[in-house]
Amino acid sequence: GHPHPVWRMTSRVPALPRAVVVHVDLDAFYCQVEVGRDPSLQGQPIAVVQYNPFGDLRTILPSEPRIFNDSNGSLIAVSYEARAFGVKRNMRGDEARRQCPELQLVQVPTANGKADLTIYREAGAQVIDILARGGVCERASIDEAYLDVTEEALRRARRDHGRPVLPLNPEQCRVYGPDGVAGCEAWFSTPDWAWSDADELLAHGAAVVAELRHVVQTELGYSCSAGIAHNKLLAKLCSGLHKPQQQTILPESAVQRLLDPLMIAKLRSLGGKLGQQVAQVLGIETVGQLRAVPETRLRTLFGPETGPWLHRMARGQSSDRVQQRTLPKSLGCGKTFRAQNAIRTLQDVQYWLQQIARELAERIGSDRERNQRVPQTMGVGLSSHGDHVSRSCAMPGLSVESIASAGLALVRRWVAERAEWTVTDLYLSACNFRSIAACPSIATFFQSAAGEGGQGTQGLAPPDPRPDSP
DNA sequence: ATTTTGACGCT
DNA sequence: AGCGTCAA
Repeated sequence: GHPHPVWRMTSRVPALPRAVVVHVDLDAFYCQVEVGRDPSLQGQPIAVVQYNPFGDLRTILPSEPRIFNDSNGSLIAVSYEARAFGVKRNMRGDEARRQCPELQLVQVPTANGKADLTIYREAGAQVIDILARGGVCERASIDEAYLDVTEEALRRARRDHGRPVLPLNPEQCRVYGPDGVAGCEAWFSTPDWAWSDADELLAHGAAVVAELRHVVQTELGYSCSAGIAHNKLLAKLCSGLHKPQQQTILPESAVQRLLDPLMIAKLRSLGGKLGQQVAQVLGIETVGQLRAVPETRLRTLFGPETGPWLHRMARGQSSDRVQQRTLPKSLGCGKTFRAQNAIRTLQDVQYWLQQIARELAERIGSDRERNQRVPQTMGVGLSSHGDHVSRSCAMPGLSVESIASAGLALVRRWVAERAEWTVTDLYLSACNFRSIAACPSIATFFQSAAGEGGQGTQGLAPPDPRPDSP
């Protein structure tokens, strides 16, 4: 665990040095993955569609031609070239083609009668492996991660007793400065005496991020955007300020100016019902207006946890730590059966559970080899008449058959409780992982424990080779 | 015909 | 354990 400095327990608590927290977001990631697999798509307006023109039944391998320009499926990723034509995520193929006749539509691979996102997951894992070289790394989704690069930033601040140096690719680096957003050159030419400790740390962190993004670009060919700030809330907010292929620094002095005009729903976790409720109950729209509401009133209206939490959010404060976790906590796969295709018989449930279990078993198997872990719990989920239901059980084994039959048993349990049912979503998942890493010798254990001075001090050197396949 | 994932909080 | 919310 984390060594707790004794002074944390005393009454005199020095201010912790501000952290440098980064949110990295790949640009139109699925599109970039497809361009990497078919370089002839480079520079063209493209989109990735998730609808199989053959009714999702025929397998479409990653390696076979997957451009179906007559597809009317839903767009799940749109390249920046296509966005320039007004093509948007969630558009249908026909509407997108009206906006951009040259649009190239790439179909997601399919297997077992369903979409198979494996190529994107594996590409995302490659990116995470590079980002984790820079510090504490938390996988936030298939194409996003949080980093805590405080340690490396501190090391550089000590090393260059001098001052932050202009990052790599300064034209891809912005700063939210006193006059709004600007390029980073002026900010980095701040005179030595004028840097605050906090800004200096952000500047060194920004150099780390610029280097990491450069490595991702040269080793994998993917561009990404990033936000650099003092916590996850703000880093996430400013990673999206300038896309694609740009990183944005948010100094503390600019936090209020960024937040005040912002719509409440733009803050992470306030994009849904709670955010709506907050805006409606208070009769406000912006974060600045929220900041003006007394904490006592927020506490009265939204409770002893949520009230103070909103009060802090409105000030750009968040204590949510960056977790050290590069792997997902659960593996799941499922399929939607819309109106006409809804499942009405146990026979069909059994068939589709087998299909889905094939993919899940495959993914559990490769995860076990790569990450030396196995799930201890599985679950089945389904939707019926708009209601979502889930049941779970101990992992019965890792084979397709054991997963499928355990899933069927869980569904039978649910079916037995009702006279009529219709399944419109079917989902299998595995979670609660246990490590199966070979137990290291005592000598090896002490050796590696001694090397762990702290998190995020590895610099940008490649990590030790993975304990890969045997 | 907005799918297919994932994380997390509440109870 | 199961449900609901939020997000990309």
